[in-house]
Amino acid sequence: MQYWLMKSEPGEYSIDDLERDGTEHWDGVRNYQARNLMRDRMEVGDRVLFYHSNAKPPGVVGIAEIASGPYPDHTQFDPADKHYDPKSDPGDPRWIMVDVRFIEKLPRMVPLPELREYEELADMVLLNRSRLSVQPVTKEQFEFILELSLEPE
DNA sequence: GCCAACGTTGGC
DNA sequence: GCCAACGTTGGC
Repeated sequence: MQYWLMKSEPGEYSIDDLERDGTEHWDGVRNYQARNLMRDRMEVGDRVLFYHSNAKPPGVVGIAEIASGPYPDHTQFDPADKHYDPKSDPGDPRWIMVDVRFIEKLPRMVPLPELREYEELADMVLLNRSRLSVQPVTKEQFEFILELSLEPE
């Protein structure tokens, strides 16, 4: 089993939306590095830290799991969609997505400034100037954050 | 709203 | 292949 962190702006798609939907496709990824991780490395059953970006405050809010292999992201072919990519060839789609299934909301949201306080998390991609919207985390980092969410701040 | 960091594009 | 210009992300 592998572990990931996936970012979403709560105004676009929040952990509450995922809780309501149960399973949803993770469309709109338009970064090659993030795409390659989803396409080449993710496996069904992998665990995901659901992160709210551009939030007040930003932070980890829940747990999800990968629920499908990669398949073409239909929004790349929709001119009305904000993630439309006119350069993508329908015969050889450039962008893919996976399905993500809700597991739980954390007992307590763990905000970004708190994550920065712990040496155990210092190597997280999130904390090192990365803008990757899909990024790997270690088992240790994943479990550490779960434990933080069990404690009052 | 600002802006630093970083990714992408495209001319050469 | 270099790199300037431009666009996006996302914290603050």
